[in-house]
Amino acid sequence: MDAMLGEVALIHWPDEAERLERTRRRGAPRLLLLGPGTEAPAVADPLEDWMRLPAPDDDLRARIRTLEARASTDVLPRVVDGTLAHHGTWVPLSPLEERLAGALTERFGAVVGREALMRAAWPDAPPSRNALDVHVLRLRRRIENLGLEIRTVRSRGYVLQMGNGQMARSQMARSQMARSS
Amino acid sequence: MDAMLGEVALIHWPDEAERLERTRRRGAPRLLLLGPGTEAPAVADPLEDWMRLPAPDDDLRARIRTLEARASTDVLPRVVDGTLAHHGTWVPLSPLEERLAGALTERFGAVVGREALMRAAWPDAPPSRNALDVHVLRLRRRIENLGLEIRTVRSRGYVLQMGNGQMARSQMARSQMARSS
DNA sequence: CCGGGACGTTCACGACGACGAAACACGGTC
DNA sequence: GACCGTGTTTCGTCGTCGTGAACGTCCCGG
Repeated sequence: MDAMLGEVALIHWPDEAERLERTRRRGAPRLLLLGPGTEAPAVADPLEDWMRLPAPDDDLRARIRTLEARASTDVLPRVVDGTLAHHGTWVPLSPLEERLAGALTERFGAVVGREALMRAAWPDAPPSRNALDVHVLRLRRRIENLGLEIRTVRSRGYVLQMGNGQMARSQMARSQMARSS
Repeated sequence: MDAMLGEVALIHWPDEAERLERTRRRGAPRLLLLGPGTEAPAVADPLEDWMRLPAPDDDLRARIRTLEARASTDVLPRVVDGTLAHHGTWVPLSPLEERLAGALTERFGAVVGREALMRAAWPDAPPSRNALDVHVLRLRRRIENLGLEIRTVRSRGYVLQMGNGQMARSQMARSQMARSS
């Protein structure tokens, strides 16, 4: 299924509007193909591009290659079946860690408040304050082999992001968008 | 002067190769304009795009707007959720630093008066005069890793701007003259 | 030309709170 | 019984923020 994530979807616009929506939600790269007379869309997402038809084959391939390149350095970590998968490998998660990691991956690159993490980890009956710290610590140690890290924002929360040196530009843009929303 | 940072550079390719290099180094958004018969470049940077000439004016404008939108969430520093984000990375801020940085980023590149900063940092009950200086110092040290700097305008206030590593050439020359005199 | 004052920079310190980390205890499972 | 998942206690470390003081620099009046 990961093969699909890196594959560029070619979408006729505006005919396939619904398919575009689904592709966006999946976070997959996509190239919009515009018929003559169609207005060019303005979207900031680095994984989306457009091209007016007819166009030279080479140009089309160049845009597809660019989107593929962005997507390949830009795979988001995902929580699947008690595991955290990222960059072609994965680590097992305990049930509680799964809830924590889920809350963090949903807002990848953005600050997730302590209370939000508390609610995610313990929907009812939150334990002592320190329990969260301990589980964040254990989660940290698990995911560092995936090239991920959890950074602290003191008195606010935590941020899940790429480890040192492997941050992709498009991710930064997206996480900043997420943070502002 | 700093208005240039968010502005999309229009670069004829491959005629203006050198200018392209400079623009890339600055991290500024750029749109390559290809003459007919030129091969389309494949670059993953979300702040770079290309277009084959001749092209409809609307299409050109659409691509420029997209680059501007990406640049605005990427090139200008922003205070979000207890962090200062800039150029793809970020640093945590203490609550007080967040208020200071907020006042400075709102007027990025312009002088912000001491009183304005005082009011931003301490809405009620301003502490000793020196407190502001100390916090500006600490903020300076934090943001230098982001390629940002706070410059002093004596008896007026402070200016938040790009650091020396990523300035336009004209700006660098100017600040070096100021320092050596 | 010199002295003094205003202003800015930097360091060191103290108090407090948030966070990190180790160690331990307990229950459930294979 | 060994192991894992989870929560708690305890203690150390580090961030935060105000203050005082030393030092440097600029400018102004004598």
